[in-house]
Amino acid sequence: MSGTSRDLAHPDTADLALTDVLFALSDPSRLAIARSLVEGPIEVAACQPAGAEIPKSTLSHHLKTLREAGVVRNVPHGRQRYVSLRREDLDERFPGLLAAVLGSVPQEVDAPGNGLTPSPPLA
Amino acid sequence: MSGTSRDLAHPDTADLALTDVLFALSDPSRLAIARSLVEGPIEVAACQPAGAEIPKSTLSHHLKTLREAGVVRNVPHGRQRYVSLRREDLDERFPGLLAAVLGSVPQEVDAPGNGLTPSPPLA
DNA sequence: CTCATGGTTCGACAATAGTTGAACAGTGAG
DNA sequence: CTCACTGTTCAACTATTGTCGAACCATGAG
Repeated sequence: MSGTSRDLAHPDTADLALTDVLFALSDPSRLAIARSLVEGPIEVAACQPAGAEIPKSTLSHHLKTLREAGVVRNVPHGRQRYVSLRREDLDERFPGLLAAVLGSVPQEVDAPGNGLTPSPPLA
Repeated sequence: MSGTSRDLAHPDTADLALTDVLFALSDPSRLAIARSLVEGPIEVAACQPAGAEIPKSTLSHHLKTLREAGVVRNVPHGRQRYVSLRREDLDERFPGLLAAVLGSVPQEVDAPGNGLTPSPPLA
């Protein structure tokens, strides 16, 4: 409808809704994607969970949910696309939320030598 | 035995799952309930959103979701029940999460001239 | 150009979640 | 005890989400 723009729609920072963000992150697959983005932008294909490959359409759907909630940004990059965390926007709108969500240790996985999390919860 | 066997089940602090907590709080009604609990425990009937009364069963359902996610505690108190935030448990398991979620301004509720004033009213 | 690649969108289906009235249960008051 | 009150549970229905194959669309390579 609106030309051949490859640019997907992203909500403005001021329009981010807390419930949408929480919902987007409430799915294990999507939370895992968000966590994998902490280290920097990656291609869509790299968002695949290690070991278990999910169909392209399913992955794209999760990315859409994250994008429409304002959690990630999805920009064209040559033939591929780069997915990145909207960290600054989220920090501005919901201070501390991202740190709390991404900083906590993944559920039951107490893998030793996990250098991903900056702050150790649980005493 | 002591007669009072109407205690509802609450997940142990160590068993709290981040995705469950996020999901429980991703619903506007439930988020509102959580917010109203910041000031202290209240009865179930007091969890009703101001203005719009929802059926008892619906309210109870939301409280169940919050309780099973470990967000709130629901204890008998005479003929009624007290609902309270499991603030300490959540802070222990997911540091900063509650502050970030409850401290943020309720969904940009179309306030003209409202210029994002992130104020964490924690007491 | 033609072709292969990386991802989104579409459409159908399954699974989960929300809503609600009615039934049920514990408690305090009279 | 009996009744009114508070809130949970049950059952049925609706609505939203998740999943996934297939079609489609840009782009870069040859």
